[in-house]
Amino acid sequence: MRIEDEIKQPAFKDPYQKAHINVMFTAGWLGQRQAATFRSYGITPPQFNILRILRGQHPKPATVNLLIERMLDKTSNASRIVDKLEVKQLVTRTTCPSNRRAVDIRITEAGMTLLQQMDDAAALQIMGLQNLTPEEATQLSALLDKIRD
Amino acid sequence: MRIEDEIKQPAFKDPYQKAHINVMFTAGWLGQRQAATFRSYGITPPQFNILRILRGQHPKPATVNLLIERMLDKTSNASRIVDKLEVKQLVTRTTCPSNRRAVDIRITEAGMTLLQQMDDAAALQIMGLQNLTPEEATQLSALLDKIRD
DNA sequence: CGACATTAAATGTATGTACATATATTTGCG
DNA sequence: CGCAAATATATGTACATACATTTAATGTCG
Repeated sequence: MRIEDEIKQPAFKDPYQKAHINVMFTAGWLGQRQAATFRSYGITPPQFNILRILRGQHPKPATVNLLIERMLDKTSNASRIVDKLEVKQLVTRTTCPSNRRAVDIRITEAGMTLLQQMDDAAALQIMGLQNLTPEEATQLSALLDKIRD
Repeated sequence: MRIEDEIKQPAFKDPYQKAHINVMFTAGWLGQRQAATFRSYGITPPQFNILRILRGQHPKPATVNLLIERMLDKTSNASRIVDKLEVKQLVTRTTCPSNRRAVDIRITEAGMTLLQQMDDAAALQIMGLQNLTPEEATQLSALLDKIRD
């Protein structure tokens, strides 16, 4: 749907303002669909994000610092998201033996199993972009990369 | 910068997954810059968004419903964002005379003055997209609209 | 060696997001 | 008319975001 209709704004100052609002709005739109898909599994998108990073490291542990480095939102609070995952027994936290300031975080078997179940759902929800051709998806990424140059 | 480098992920499953992550990441990137720009004025991006809608209505009032309809994030809590603006005396709230369920929300003189000061800053921060040509910005909007078809 | 800066993580506080529920008013219909 | 459904907003709760501050461990340099 045209962004003008989505937020009932008849016109924008210029194509830059329109694209800016469109990026923000579309991210929210995709994020809501993602959250809805994940809800039935009892976890939130940032929790999923961290579990996926931990699976990528498995069986090596990750520190909080490594998580922050790879998260989509670098300023968010990895500690407290790990708290939630720990309560659900999807990850473990142990003091790193070689550096007692750091904490080794590992995904549990339960966490691996949950992720595996969610892979299909995640694949489905990626289909939020199914209206694009593969070429268009590539072109979209190129434009977004260019914004952040 | 390439999204692969931003989140230190060497590759993506397909162009769809890459574009999906890129939209979310870029929105966060833009949002953080916007928040930083607005911080010195003492308001947050959603508060700015609501003030702008109220200026568009001025001197007519807006109801909470109208605000929700035009906000970028429709499920967010307009009531409580208006609370914050009311404390700062940037908006007023009065019971709507013709429908005592509804609330007339108006931007104050102080609110108008603040917005005017911020217009320049907002224009500058739109420049987050200055790396794109106007044609590319238009193309980006078209791709994003297509996602949400 | 010991004071001091640096680093890793956790915690505090304010705000926003998401959804369910509550309260008040208005509308509609038997 | 009177009462139930619908509407407009507000409130409650859980979680996430953003940033500053705190705590503990490590590194550095005189």
